[in-house]
Amino acid sequence: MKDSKQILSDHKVSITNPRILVIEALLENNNPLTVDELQIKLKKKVAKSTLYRVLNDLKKINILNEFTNPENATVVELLLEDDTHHHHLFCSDCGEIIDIQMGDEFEKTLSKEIKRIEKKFNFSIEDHRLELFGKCTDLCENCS
Amino acid sequence: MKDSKQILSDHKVSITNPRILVIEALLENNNPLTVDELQIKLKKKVAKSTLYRVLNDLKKINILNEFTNPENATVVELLLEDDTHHHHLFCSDCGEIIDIQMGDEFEKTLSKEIKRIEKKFNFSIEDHRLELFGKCTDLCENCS
DNA sequence: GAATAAATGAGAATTATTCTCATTTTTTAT
DNA sequence: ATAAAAAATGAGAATAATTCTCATTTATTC
Repeated sequence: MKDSKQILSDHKVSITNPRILVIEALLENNNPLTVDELQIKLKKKVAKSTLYRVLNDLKKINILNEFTNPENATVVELLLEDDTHHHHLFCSDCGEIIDIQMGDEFEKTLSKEIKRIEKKFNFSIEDHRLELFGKCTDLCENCS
Repeated sequence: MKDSKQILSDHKVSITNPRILVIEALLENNNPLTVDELQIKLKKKVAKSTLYRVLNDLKKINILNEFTNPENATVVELLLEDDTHHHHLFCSDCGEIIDIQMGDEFEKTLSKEIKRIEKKFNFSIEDHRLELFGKCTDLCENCS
């Protein structure tokens, strides 16, 4: 597992316990977590106000990706240099969020379309996000 | 423009002034609105609690699409039967949100990928969402 | 290791959303 | 068209998520 202290020092920010704990909690999970889930994992170890502040700190140094799940709850995941471009799959039964990678053909077709959209709307497009919604048909840990 | 009363009666819900006003405000704009923007448009005409309640009512009859902008503010748009499948383009300068349609080739390639993902993760995927982020290079009404 | 700068914890403040309930509006049945 | 019943509304209270404040603690610098 990556070293949380190294990550912080690489980004030239102070190495503090709350920051280490938050990063480690996020590294432990391979998939994104809601702020709630993160809060529970860190229960009693990091104050609520500190958790939010640390999340904002990580956003500032661009190693945190923040988005919302279909219920509009905030979800976060670490995004480190060597992480590859990916998208998200949401289960409406258990709430699980899974990182997915789309094939090259898809990303290539998307790039073409993005160029067309840029011209059409006179936009400069910098980023994109694809979300897939469904139900996991396995009996996952959370599904009853 | 579509008739808000007709829309309500088609969905077998009471025809009330607040509902008419909310639907008309959404119909007036071709693009999605944040709840804030909607509140301002309806200022003094619909109580805040009623606005939220009406939005939930419209969600229940499946004619309202709700999502969040990059700042995690709630955004809504009417989704009527004859509206076509589309995605969203966000401007980080002025906050504008634009409905976009992707070409057939893109949606076809995406369908193929979705089938692959369904098998790989044993999921049944019911819906998807694509969001593009960038800056409008035109001088739009909102951009300075 | 001392001085300085930065971060933390606890709770108050703020914001977005939902809830409560007395009143008003809409629908239903005549 | 009207009365009774059902549903929706408005105002503000309640709740939940997030940010802010500030005295104390922890990290960094020299």
